Amino acid sequence: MSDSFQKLIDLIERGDRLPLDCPDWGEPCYQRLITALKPAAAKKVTGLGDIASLVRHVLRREDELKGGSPQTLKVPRHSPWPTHKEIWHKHGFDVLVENSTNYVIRAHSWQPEWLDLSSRYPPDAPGFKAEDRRNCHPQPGDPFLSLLDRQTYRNIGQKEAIRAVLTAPKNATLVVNLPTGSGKSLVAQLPALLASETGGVSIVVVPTTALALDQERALSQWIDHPTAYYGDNSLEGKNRRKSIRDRIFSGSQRIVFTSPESLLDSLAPALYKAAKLGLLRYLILDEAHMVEQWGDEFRPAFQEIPGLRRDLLRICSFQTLLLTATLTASCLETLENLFGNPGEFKVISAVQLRPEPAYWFAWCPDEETRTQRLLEAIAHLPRPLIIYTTKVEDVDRWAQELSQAGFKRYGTMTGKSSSQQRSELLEQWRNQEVDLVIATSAFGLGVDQSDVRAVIHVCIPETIDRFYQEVGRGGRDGKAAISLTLHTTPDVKIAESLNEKSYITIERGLKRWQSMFSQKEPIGNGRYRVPIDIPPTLQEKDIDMNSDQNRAWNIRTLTLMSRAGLIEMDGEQPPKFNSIMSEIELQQIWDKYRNSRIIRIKNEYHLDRQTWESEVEPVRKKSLDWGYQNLNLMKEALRPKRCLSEIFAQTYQIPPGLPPQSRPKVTVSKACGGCPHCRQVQQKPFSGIMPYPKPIWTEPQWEIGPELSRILEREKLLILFYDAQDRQGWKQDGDRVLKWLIGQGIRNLVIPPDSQTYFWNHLPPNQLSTGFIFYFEKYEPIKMPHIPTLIFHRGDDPIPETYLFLNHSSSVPRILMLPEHTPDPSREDRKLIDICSMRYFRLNHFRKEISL
DNA sequence: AAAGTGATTAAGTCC
Repeated sequence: MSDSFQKLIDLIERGDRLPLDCPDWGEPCYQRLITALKPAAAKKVTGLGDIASLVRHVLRREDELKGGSPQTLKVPRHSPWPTHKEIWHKHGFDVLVENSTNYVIRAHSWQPEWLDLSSRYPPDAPGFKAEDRRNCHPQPGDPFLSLLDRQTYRNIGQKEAIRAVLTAPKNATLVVNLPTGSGKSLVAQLPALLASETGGVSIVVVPTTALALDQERALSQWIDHPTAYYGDNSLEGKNRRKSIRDRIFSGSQRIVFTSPESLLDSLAPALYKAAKLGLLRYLILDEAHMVEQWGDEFRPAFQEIPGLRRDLLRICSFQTLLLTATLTASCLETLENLFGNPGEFKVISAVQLRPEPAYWFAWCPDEETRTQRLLEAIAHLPRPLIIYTTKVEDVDRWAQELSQAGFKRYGTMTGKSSSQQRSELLEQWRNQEVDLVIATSAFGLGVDQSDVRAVIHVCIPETIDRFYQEVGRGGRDGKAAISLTLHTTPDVKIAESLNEKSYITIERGLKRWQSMFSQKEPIGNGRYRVPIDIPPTLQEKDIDMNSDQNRAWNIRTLTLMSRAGLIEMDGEQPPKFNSIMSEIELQQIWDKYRNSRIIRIKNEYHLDRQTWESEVEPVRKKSLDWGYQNLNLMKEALRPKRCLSEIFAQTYQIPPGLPPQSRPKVTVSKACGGCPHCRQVQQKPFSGIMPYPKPIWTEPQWEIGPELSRILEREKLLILFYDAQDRQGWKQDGDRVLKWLIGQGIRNLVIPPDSQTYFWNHLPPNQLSTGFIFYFEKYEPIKMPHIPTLIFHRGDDPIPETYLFLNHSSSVPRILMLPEHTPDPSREDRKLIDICSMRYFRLNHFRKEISL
């Protein structure tokens, strides 16, 4: 590293032309500086501020790594370098020597007097040093990972999550709550691929088309048909959608990524056909917290998925997976209400707070001060850096400020940006042509630049959740980062008004419900079809209401009622069409389908005002309170009297489920990379490396076939002795017995690693669709999952004595396969088979016993 | 006072 540093500064000091081909020096900041100095090669122009900041990054990083006296550097005084030494001063450099052609400069740490205790803890130091703060131990993999060319799991959370998915009961809903960067997409992809080896489809609902395209790209290596289903209205788009729909019910579409809107509209007919053919495998919601976050008022389709799911489950069994990295108690409650039945509802979580960011907050008396401080911070902090604001117009304002101050290597993103602008920005961001991004919360989903070193808020986010998520865009590589918030008093008002949910009152809600219910059509089994495109009253203002908005309010009314237990959202099959219908008829039939919802009444007093007061109002109030709390925690964070990790833990900790459900609580492993409170009490910001949190998951479901149950009787351990010398005999009996055992419910194989391939190759691939097999578990009785297990021992090592106590230590059947010559562990001179008091068979006898 | 998506339809079962 120092070598390449030397090489870089030699190049600069000699004033050489920088090489066109940048060698890979292992340091992203070198690369950035070089690209910035050759603006012709990049699409972005470079400002003097950019250059000074990047030089600062290079020198400060070296200083922090060396920890000794600061590095000096001789830089040219001519273009593209800064000609005035004030620029260097502004960026935290001392100019030690100046002559007609050069400056000799040295960077000092940043210690603004407007950040408390910054002289003791220079805020820029950890980001430049970028020390490792996260600890992800790869875990030994299961053989089916080879389906996606992998050998290991990225961490224990990913491994446990995939296993939990594969052992979860039919029709269950599993919430997978893993920290960012744990590799959640594999948790969706792998089970989906395993389950479609012999046909069948999994649906992955993503919030944006950009994400669908990302996922399609990630899987394109393994799946040779299109997988992103989205509403691009070109002819090509239409054809692609049609071909996906066709493949879905012919069984050859393995996985499809789509938006909730498409799922409910054009994809629904294909899904019903697939369901009738038993082809649905998984329904997966990626970024499942969006169901609450956006589904509540912004995109109601998110909350209509459960109705569709409920109806599809009547036709075909499949599992539902809800993947998220930011699960709050309120969010889980919503999900449980929506997906909690039918089928079991389980949660696997391994949550830890991010140890990477150090938090700094500064209240600014006025906008001018804030501008000054922002520019000062940008001049001193490491790259890449993100600036978040709340309002779209502020993004443009800050962009101008930056530009005037000599920073040109920035990009912007808001909800107003076109998709072309977005992808252009993302490309420049990835290619290090842009060091700074100024954005609203539109910048986030699907952006996973991993080495972001600083996140600055020039606003007050309206929830602590938003704040934490946006800060979390920094340090995804597990290395230290800085979060700086520059807030003013007017920001509070903005946050408050954004936070205020436009929640329907019970007066309006009841009116809407009465109006919808008055036009109900019973469709049997206590279910009704109600129209959602009718106004609540015949008053003029209601009739004139924009119809999309009106529909959205009606849906919100139904959602609220469902949460209060008055009704249950359901679904129905899309209408069938036939060829004699006219275009107009088709349209009318489809419109009616899309403008109705199916509900089932759960509380017969659903039309009474009193019921609304006692059942709906508390739910409504709880939801509003939750919003206030979420904002109050944000306000508290601005001037914290306790460690910030406490505040975040309060946001993400989830109490256990109430008695009827046995859902365990979600605990949050705390970590603090430095915050005002910790600095105040001189708590070392962060030291050491966080262990990955222990995943929590509820017991897997297993079932043993009747024949194996018969043989086991009440025993939990069965020993099968095989002749290790007799290869032929193994070929005759071993494979078959193994397959039979898997057919009888054995789901975990403990096998020496070097026999893996043999076993993997000898198992019928279609076993995978009926059940699931783990391999090569290390034998650790406590950690071993509670599922029926086969332990194969080769006999070249002594048998761990613990094997023989399995009978007493487990409620789960275990089969132990041992060589016939295995000695009695307590007396070497005799064979175990001769004194075995446990239930045992020789392999060939066993085969006869089960009449194979 | 922020955030995003979206056009539907068929018929069919073996040595």
